[in-house]
Amino acid sequence: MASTPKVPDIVIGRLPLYLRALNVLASQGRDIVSSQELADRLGCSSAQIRKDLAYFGGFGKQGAGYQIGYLQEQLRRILKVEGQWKMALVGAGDLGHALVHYGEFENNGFRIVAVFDNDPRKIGRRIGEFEVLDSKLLPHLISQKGIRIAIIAVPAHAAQEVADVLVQAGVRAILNYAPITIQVPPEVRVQYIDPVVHLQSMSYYLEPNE
Amino acid sequence: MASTPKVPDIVIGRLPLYLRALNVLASQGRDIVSSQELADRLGCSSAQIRKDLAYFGGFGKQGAGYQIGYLQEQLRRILKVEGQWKMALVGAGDLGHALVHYGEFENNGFRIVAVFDNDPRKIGRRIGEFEVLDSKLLPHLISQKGIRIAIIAVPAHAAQEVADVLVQAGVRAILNYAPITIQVPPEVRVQYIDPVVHLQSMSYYLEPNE
DNA sequence: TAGATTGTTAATCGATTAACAATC
DNA sequence: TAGATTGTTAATCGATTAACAATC
Repeated sequence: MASTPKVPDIVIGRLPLYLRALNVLASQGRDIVSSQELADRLGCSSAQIRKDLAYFGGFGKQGAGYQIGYLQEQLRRILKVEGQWKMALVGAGDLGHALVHYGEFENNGFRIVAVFDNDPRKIGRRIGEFEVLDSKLLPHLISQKGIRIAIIAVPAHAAQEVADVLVQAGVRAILNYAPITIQVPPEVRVQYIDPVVHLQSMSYYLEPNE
Repeated sequence: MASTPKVPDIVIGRLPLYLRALNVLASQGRDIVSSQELADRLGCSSAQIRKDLAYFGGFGKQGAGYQIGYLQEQLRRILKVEGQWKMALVGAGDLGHALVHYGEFENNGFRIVAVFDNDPRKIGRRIGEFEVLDSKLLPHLISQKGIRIAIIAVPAHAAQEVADVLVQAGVRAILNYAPITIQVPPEVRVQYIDPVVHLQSMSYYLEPNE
């Protein structure tokens, strides 16, 4: 409560990248890292890393660098991923399957706890450890389980309606895989994953083939 | 060649979002849109949209707005997605499956044309219309087919090695789903998709549960 | 101590916004 | 014409970088 007056969104967005790089270093058995080495790996400047971290306190030692384990702990605390956030997954298609089986959520603060779809052919089928539930159950289950995060993996035309129901049920953070901008109230965070958007922002730089 | 001296990366990164919004409007049968309406849908300012587009010319009509079909064409031309870029997919796991079946590539300038894996249990199996090929064939096929874009969908520990081979074979744009920053020469573009990074930059803003 | 690297300030750089003349 | 919205400039805002004193 003491410090942390108002950290820019763009800084928050980089902390997970720092944490990810630290995880890699830790898995290699490394103990200490300098802002310069971290910067080289991430392709940013060392000053940026030091300044970003300084919003939250002094985590390093002059002349030495940062204790990797300690900085991991601190970043996990700051990002609130020491525990596991329960997530609802909406959409049981190919992408939904891949997300249920995705192994990176577990050790990084998140866990899918329910899977929904509105397609009668999918409802009742199993995906991994889950039975696909009817979307109609969504509002009840989300509020009952106190779920605050949801992943939207439905077609574009259904995404806004799903988002509305999620928000109404109490969800406050949405990871949206549908290729469409959704409208939500200001207290709800949305992040987008759209491979086409990423690809198109690279094709600009490519020379036409042949 | 005449104009377009040096457009900031951040502007290029927004053009696909504009195009995506226009596609939605077009599918609703709309003909004309103002920068203000587009801005409302995207959650940005109208001035930003007008200024971004102005890097490439004047596409609108004062007093009227933008002809949607025309602006779509222009953005597709600018982003070089009028045709279809051939892509190699490396990694035939759950994510690879989802990507092969992903329907949004086709109409937006991209097409997977080959799928690779180095796991003997996966090589030779079919995914959709593709037979999974041995990664050893990667360099040969990429240069033979003139592939410039690749998607990395392998575990983190294998991503850097795959990237090295891809770059060596002539790939100039990489969409990386592995949760790790990869090192590539400056002439190669990389975009990252890591759901954990997106989720962690939202959990920061959530109040601890209960 | 000498060497190295942090934390932090000030300067630079770049992006966004406000505003309005141009003009459809 | 009157009304509306673009294209564009200038002003504001914010983020990044450079640099160095503090200090481990």
